[in-house]
Amino acid sequence: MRIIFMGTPDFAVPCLKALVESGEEVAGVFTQPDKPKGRTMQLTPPPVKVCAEKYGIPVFQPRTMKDLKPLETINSLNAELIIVVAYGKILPPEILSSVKYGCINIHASLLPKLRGAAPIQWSIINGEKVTGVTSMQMDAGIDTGDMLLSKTVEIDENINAGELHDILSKMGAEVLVDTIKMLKEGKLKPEKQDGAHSSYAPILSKELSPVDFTKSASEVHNKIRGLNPWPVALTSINGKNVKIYKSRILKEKFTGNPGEIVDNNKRLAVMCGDGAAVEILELQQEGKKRTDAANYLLGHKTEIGQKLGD
RNA sequence: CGCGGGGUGGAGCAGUUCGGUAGCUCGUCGGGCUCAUAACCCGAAGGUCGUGUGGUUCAAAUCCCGCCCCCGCAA
Repeated sequence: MRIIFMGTPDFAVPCLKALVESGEEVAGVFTQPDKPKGRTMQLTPPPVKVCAEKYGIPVFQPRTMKDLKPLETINSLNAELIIVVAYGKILPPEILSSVKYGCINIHASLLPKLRGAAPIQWSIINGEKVTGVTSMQMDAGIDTGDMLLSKTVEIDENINAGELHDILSKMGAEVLVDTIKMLKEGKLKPEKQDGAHSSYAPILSKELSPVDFTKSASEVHNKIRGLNPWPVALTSINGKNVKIYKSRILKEKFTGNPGEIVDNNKRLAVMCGDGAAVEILELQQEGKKRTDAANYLLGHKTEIGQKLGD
């Protein structure tokens, strides 16, 4: 089948690969324009572009989909289906209906839960036990289209967003291949989403980073792993900003107020709001390298009862 | 020229303001204690203090200049 692929970040790459390697004809790839990245602000192509070029597929990077140009490009590519995976732009109705089979989207949640830009991270932050990947027939709303296929996975209590991302990314490719197969066989049974059970997973920002230790230990822990690898949970020790990369919930009992250090003997434990403590396993002080807590404690003086985040 | 922190024995840090015998917590090695130990005690090794055969000085980890590398913020 002749297909146009739209996607941008790492998450979409396995899907593009799967399309090519399952023998579909990818006529063109739409992806976001190159953007400056990192400390040096170097112009970097999105991962999907890099992958597409490796296969020799024509790449298009329109700044907007709202004018006529992208539609003309799509028409000229003469495709039957558009696959959209984490493209990062809203498609106008003219594009949604521009090809025979319309647009099919791969979304990293079990719809109608967690519609939006950051479903993986929010599934962890919200403390969900399961999540998955869903394919759907796109309509004008954000992730509101009829569901086609889905696949489920359990969320380990210590997995972080980056790790879950990799799992769902591969799973997305599987769901995509299956969906296309069933489309060809005419076996797809679109299912309406139950809007009453929907939730929204907005794009993350650094404003989410500060950790609130008055929340429960599991909320704190979920936030820490949900925000890793970006934007990373943040607190402060001795007036220095400290990122928290990894943590775990301790079952032992400690006494102390929320935010206070309750153990600094070879490990760093902090009291949370529900009387349980969280151990900080991996952290990074501003200007310093990322390190494990035991190492950090060797060179930084801390005291039991000292408060974090002030 | 976006702002800022940092490069000190194997690890994480102090010392740099007010130049003058390199320190702390760990690790390593040896010994001791102990039923035993990642616990405790005693002892030891290990550093041209990122780099420039740079400048100032009687004397530089410390002050000045160049270069390399790491990191935080912003974007």
